[in-house]
Amino acid sequence: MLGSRFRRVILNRPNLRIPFPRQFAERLRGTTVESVARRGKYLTVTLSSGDTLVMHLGMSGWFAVAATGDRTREPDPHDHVLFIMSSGRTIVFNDPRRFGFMDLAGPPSRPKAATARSRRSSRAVSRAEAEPAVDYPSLNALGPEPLSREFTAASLARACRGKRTSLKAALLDQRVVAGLGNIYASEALHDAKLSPLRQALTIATVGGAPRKQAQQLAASIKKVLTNAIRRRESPYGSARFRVYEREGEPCLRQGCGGTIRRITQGARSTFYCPKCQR
DNA sequence: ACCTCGACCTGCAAGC
DNA sequence: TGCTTGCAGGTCGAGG
Repeated sequence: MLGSRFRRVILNRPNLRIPFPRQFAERLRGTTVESVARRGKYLTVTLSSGDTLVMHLGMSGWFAVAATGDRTREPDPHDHVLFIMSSGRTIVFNDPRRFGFMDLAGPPSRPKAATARSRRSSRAVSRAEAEPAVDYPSLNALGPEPLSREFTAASLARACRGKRTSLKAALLDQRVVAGLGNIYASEALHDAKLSPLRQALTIATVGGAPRKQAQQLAASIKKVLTNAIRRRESPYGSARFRVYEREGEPCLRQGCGGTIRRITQGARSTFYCPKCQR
């Protein structure tokens, strides 16, 4: 998509999880893609018009890329959106459970003046791509990227300060850390030997340095995500996890001998080992 | 302001 | 065999 134009946009239905914005196809058509990025679980595509296409895969959404007119790919009833690009390729958004969405954000009303703070942090990530300016509430609320230098034991501890919810619920809160979902929240807590039932504030900073639990948890989040990306893990493939979906099976931690339990927290299932996770 | 919970959606598995 | 029911996931808004 990068550098090419939307020649045609086909919507096979009026909505995904939410309705498409007004004039969605019309606003995309003819614009050139200037950048493609990810923030948390959101995908952002900045356009020459100043608009930003904001997309989310939900849980079952994915993209297929094919040469335009290629008949090799069988049309599927869950092909909801087609982007026909000037590059000669068609990008198909397929989402059986329709939990994904697409939306458009206009350009920021006022161009963001670089504050002292943002100048400092942008230097800290100078090797990363500059984040495209977009004003979109769900994006504005996101916490730090877990694999960035902004996400540290200190930032995690700060985000947990005063939080009376469970540690598991805190990890799913995208304001604490962006992009962690239900599976890897369980996995990270197991790796860090921390109980999902513990109150989030118990790992927070009180006065000085972050507690060792925050240090461990931040490291485990980075480790678990880095491994998942490297191994291209997905719950739809053959991936097996250390605790997720392993209720009743033995804990895989060396010498632990505990049994994985499944509990419900905030209407979502959590898997953990009651023996080694404290 | 914080927190919990249900709605959204559909494929699949379990139970009758 | 064929039906119903429940569950999974991420986000958001209603209500406590």
